[in-house]
Amino acid sequence: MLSKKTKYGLKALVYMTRKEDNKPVLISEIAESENISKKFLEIILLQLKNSGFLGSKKGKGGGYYLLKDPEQITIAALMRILEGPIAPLPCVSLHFYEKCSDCKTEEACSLNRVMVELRDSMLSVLEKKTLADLSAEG
Amino acid sequence: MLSKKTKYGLKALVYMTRKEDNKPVLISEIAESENISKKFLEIILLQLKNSGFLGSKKGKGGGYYLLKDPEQITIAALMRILEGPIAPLPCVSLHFYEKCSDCKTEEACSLNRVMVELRDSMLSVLEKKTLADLSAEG
DNA sequence: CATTAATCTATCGATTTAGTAGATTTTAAA
DNA sequence: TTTAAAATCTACTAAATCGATAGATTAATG
Repeated sequence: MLSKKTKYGLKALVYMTRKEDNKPVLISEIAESENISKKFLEIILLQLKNSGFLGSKKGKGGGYYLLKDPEQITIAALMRILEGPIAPLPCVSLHFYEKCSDCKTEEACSLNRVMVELRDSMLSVLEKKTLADLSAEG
Repeated sequence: MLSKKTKYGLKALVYMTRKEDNKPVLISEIAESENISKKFLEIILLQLKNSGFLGSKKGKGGGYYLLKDPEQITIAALMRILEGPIAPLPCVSLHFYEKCSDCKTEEACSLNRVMVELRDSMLSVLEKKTLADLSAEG
């Protein structure tokens, strides 16, 4: 299950993408429209800014705006920022690899092969779909 | 990411499956062999028993044993017991469906369609693979 | 009856999650 | 140059979850 943080982050980005021009959007406007706690959304958008997806402007007329083309932003990339690893186990993660302490070797691990398969099937969707796909009318 | 509970549970079941006969296996034997905290494993196996996957026998010669054919036990079924929902959002879950409070309708939810696709791609692996697949030598 | 091994009860510390409160800084506009 | 708007920063908090531990109880075997 995705955390609310990820869910809210994705929804906020879709909201911003659907705005015709690329002018700064108010946190409070997104929060109200998408039923998200404003303070929680602050944290989320700040994180997306620090990861290079969003820019911001303070003061009157300020807000957050997309820095990249929505078609260039995959759901996978966003999930790695907001949710962390996509892989079901650390030992099959491409971006957050860690050895499992309870396994002698990865070849000997009974779960490894199936989890690689699961990871790849998830990535086949998440690396293909972009913010532009989410924002397209259904 | 799967919890350690799920990981340990799956590994324990693989261990039991690989035992030639279907005699009761000691918790402590599994715990030692798989590097799992014995007390934590107790909780996990008890849960698998209460869900109908395992039987148990107390006293000398006791332990846990499989109640079903490993080929009949899908990873998906085990994950639903140990981990909970497989779906990335409650509103796309087949077994644990819940309406999202922040969405007016599911059709209007920008995430719904992609998350259905993600769920189905995960299930295509998890419903196909069984305990027998995990237990087969690699 | 003694031993073995599952089962039950009761915690526990650490971390994560989701959210709140309030002060500060930056910027645009009056 | 002041004022108001809006992001940013600091600092909490309550609740849930995770992983693990300690010890008592019950059931089965020999």
